[in-house]
Amino acid sequence: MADELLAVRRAKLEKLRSDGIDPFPHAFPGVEPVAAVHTAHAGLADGEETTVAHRVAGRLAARRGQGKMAFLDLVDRSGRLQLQARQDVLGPELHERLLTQVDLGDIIGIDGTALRTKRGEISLRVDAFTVLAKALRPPPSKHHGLQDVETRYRHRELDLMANEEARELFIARAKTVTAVRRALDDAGFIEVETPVLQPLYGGALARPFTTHHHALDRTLYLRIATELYLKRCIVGGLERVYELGKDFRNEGLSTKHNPEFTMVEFYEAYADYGDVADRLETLVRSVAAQVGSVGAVDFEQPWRRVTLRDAIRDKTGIDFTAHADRDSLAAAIGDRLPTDERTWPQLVDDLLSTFVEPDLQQPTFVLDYPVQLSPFAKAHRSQPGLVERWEAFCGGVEIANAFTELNDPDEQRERFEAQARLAAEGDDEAAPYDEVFVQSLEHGMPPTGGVGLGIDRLVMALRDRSSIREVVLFPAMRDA
RNA sequence: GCCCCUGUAGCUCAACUGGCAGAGCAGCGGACUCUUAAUCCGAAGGUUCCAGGUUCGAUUCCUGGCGGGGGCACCA
Repeated sequence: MADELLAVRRAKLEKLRSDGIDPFPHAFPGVEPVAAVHTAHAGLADGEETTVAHRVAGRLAARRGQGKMAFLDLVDRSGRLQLQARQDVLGPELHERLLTQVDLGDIIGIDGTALRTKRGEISLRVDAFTVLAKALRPPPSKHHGLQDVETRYRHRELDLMANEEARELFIARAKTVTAVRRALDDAGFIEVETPVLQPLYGGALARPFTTHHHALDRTLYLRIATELYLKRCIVGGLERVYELGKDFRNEGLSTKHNPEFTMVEFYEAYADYGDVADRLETLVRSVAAQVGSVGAVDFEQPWRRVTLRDAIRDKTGIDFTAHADRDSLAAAIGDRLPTDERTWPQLVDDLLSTFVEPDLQQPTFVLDYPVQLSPFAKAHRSQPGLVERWEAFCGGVEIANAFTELNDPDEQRERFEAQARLAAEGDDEAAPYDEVFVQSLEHGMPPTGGVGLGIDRLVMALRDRSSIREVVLFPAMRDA
């Protein structure tokens, strides 16, 4: 069956060749987007014809009529345009070729003349056509689109081809990236590029991907964050830097996690975590305004700010600062959560993710976290045991994380040593000791606020998608 | 790692309690000079994900495997 469909298309390919036509020519210069044809002739009356010539190109998406006049739909990146093929214009041979040798899914170029049909649709009368690429496989269903989720993820080109909303989503994603860059550029940040292949990974708590450099004969890690290199740029005096790119974490897949994902981190000298909260709020509001937001999340309203302590206390009645040791906190939690073999900071995190996070639908900053899970954040100026850190949530998902950055090299050393103890106990997400980074702090890093914003999750919020796989062009999959 | 759901024609989907595996679109042959999910006529198109099992008989029930979706666990 499939073989028959392919054989029919191959036979047409050979027929084109035997007629002296190259089914894969090298270029087709002078093409206009089809949207330009629509706008140029918006004022035409029904049935009115012009002598205005246009050259367009795209994929043949539909065909109606097989007789001496047929209508075809051409789709390009700007939209859809109806073509009117007339035997009295093309002549019998070319008309026949357009209707029989050219298949749905083929890429074709059209030289035509604008008109509005009697039924009122802006169209292009076909004066000449050029096969630009013969499609040897059939396109997805023209009016059901492509529904199969697995095929949409494994063969995104078919999703893009068949589903308008898929194209819209990835265009919106591109606009999001552009808007983020513009907002940071306009605020005086410079974009830098730091190593993806790192001798030592750091800046987050996660398992890395490991690889090997043959010439240097050494292990390298794909970065889990850009944080430490960006802080070294701050030490060097660049003062406002950002990097937007992929991070890699060797952990489980979920609707919120892809092993490679896009993050923008920005660092601002002489700012603290309150300043960068304002900056993120302004930045995301600006991005949402430029890209548009279709979901229930309202980025316009001032974002709510609540301390982690109050957020958990409001939902559970538990004040974790009043239960400063593991057993006391576990007793307060009782049977609401499993507490065996959970450490104190893990229990705090469990309370957040179970009782608080799902309700954080509108944009919210949750402030002031326990020090144990934040080895790069500066101690809180007034709350012992806490650090100046916030996470931003919307749609029940964390989208950003920020600190007043730790710039005391001696304390940073102690934090690394604490992480090393965790690693010795078997924690494979503990941060490795990075002496080069500590020494850079010993040269003096100004007080600095830093933010990491997940681009994938921001796009999920802007386009109301519940799975990260919907907003990543080619998500990680098992072998088929 | 665990739990639930799921896999049928190129695409979108049917098939009741186990009883000959079907439709629309696409494709193929034919008609058609204003269609737009074009219409009409005709003929085709299947390893029902894979391997076993139960049964006279399995798309259907059972076991295992593979893929996918969701959830739990894990998670800057």
